[in-house]
Amino acid sequence: MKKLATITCCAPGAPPLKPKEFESLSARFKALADPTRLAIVNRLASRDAACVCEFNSLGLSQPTISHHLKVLREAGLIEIAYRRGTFYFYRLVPEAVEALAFALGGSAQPKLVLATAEGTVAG
Amino acid sequence: MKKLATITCCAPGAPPLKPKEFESLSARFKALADPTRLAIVNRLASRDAACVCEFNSLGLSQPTISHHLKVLREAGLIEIAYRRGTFYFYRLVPEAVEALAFALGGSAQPKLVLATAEGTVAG
DNA sequence: TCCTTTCATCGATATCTATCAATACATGCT
DNA sequence: AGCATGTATTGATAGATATCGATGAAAGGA
Repeated sequence: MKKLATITCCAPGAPPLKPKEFESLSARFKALADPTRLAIVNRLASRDAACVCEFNSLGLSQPTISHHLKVLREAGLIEIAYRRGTFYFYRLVPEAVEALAFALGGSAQPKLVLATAEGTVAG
Repeated sequence: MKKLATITCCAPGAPPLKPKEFESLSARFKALADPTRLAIVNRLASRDAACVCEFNSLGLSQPTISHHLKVLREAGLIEIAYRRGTFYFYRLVPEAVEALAFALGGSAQPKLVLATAEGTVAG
């Protein structure tokens, strides 16, 4: 299991961080600093997994969507869940989102663990 | 007093948002998508208020610091606390940080958090 | 084998952004 | 008034990024 950095940064009382931590944190916030990528993440948040083809409805070209998926993937926020034929299905990486929430002072511990490993249907 | 949007966006189970909400949310994440600005916020997080002159130690020119302060100010994350002579003192806007943490699925509860955690430097 | 479909990558480009030097503004002091 | 200092604003520029069209890669079907 991959250990996600759990550093606080921006909430009152946060301890001073090092330059390298600002770099890595800002890189992950950068992934969320785009409306299209937020829309993708938001859509993945309400499903178990979503096909890339679903994002056509965002009104952007296919290469552009692919680019944004890559940015989110490299930030660790999403990942490829599985493939069915030529269809790619992406899913959210909840721990990565939690880590960012924590950096902003969100709840220190995952209080309602809404699922074990996989298969959270987010009712 | 502007009402801060308390919308969830990116955590599992988040409801679908509207285009305009992605715009405003991404704009605020954009303010945190820079290592220098994170360093500024981080420094303000451990103090009541900090003089602009303190940020000289970040190794950037004065106009550049001023620019980043403006970006953070326009994002509502910081504000001018007071002025003493020609010295400007900025402070964090905790509610704005909380709103972003909430958007990422952080605890919806208000801010008595940092009471239990000991070792908060803050002083 | 050839074609179709889905998605990723490449190349080009217009826009945005971080940065600095120069300048303007504001405040306090003499 | 005149000067010195701390910040903000302006203008310029190099680098980053969002976007698209064209192309490539992978999988399945005729």
